[in-house]
Amino acid sequence: MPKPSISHRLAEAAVALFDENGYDATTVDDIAARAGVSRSTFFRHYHSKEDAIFPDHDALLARIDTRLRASAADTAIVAITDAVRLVLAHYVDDAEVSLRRYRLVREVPALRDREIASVARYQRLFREFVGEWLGDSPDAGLRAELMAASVVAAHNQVLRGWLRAGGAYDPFGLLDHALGYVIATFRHLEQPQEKGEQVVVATFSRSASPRAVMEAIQAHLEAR
Amino acid sequence: MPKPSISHRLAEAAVALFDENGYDATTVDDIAARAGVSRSTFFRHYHSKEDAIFPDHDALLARIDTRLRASAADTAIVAITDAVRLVLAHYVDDAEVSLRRYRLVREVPALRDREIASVARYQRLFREFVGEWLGDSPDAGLRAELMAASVVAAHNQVLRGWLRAGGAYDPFGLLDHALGYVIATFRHLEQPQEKGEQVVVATFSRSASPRAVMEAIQAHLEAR
DNA sequence: ACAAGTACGGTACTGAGTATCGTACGTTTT
DNA sequence: AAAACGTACGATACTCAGTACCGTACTTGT
Repeated sequence: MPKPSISHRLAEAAVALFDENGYDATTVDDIAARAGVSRSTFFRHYHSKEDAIFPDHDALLARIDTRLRASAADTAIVAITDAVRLVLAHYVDDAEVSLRRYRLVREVPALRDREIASVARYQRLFREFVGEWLGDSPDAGLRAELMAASVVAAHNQVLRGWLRAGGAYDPFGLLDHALGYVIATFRHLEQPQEKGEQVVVATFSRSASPRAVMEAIQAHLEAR
Repeated sequence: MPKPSISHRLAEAAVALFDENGYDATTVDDIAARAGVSRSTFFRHYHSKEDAIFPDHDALLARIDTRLRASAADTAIVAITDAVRLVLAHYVDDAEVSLRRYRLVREVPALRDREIASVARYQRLFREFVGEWLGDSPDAGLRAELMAASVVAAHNQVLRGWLRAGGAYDPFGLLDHALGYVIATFRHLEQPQEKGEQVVVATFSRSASPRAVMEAIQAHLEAR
């Protein structure tokens, strides 16, 4: 039988022990002992105790980066919504691991912060990509920030729901639906207005005050 | 003279030492020694070494919470954009401290992650507030997530620019501009569509200035 | 066979964070 | 005024994450 790699054995031992005794009560020595290696070896494979639970974020980040650079999408917002599917796919592919990790992350503050920091790196990658795409158009930095944040937020919302439900369904339909919101919101902000007469269709609730209507329109005009 | 509190002396000593020797090279003993107290006392006032730089996030979070609950805004998105001004104001009020902290946070990964986690708590507060506001309307969870993320993203973008510029200008105008994007984007998503909605179709020549457009629309609205 | 690189074990150290003592000081109670 | 009490600080000892370094086996190329 092909004996599993030490990294994999360490990660497995870590998750098992965290499940059994809790995160804080588990020492690195315990993990190394269960994996049958020394403490030194643990730190050679993972830079910290937390790392043993987030083994492949860096690899995924790199994959997303190459996916973005190779993207043939015609708008930046579509490119990053396309890329964020990789993230969800990564969780869904290892559903069991994701769910176990989710239960852990939910109750250990240190791990929660770590997870949030990881997500922030994805968001930063998206932001920089959109920023380069938009160049020095007006409000490029702001729009890049908003697009990246919205895409990540949509993804997180779908992912959290899926995790809370125990991974009981296929979340990609919901992700598409959520990203539909985002794309519809940002696509028209992204590209320079085309030549020719424009038609603007705006709908407001019947009870909207004139002032509210004016503010909404003005914001759009100034953002143009 | 009113001698400063120990907490304040500790925070001051921490920032000073971090500036002089760097974060990692500064031990808690050093901080306590400079503040003229014992190591025990340091940990009695701050739960961790990082905490000495983020002294008042919890207090600000509480203030924002009460501000939200007391909000008289007529839409959720306006309420949270209103609340996020408090965050920016908090940074601007202590500009010197904010700038020094920014330089530190930028180069110490541990502090950066901590900062990101703090921001995530604001975002969570906003998300929960909007979620309650929207109730169980369709896609309430998704829209709450998107609104909160966008408001926080707009704030972060403005704040980062201001910090990078060394706090050289008044950022509230930029914040209003950025939040204008967000409000315009989400206000129409917020309230359930009513029956008998109205459709307005307006066409303008390509060369029409925003001001001319605004005047024409305003005349129509006021005549309604 | 020999050299070199690689992966692991072992040891020792620093420093953050926790637990638990005792003690000094101010406040309340009688 | 004296005793009881709560609070804040200092001191000590401990656990454990993370780093540095050294020695050793085992593999790979020549």
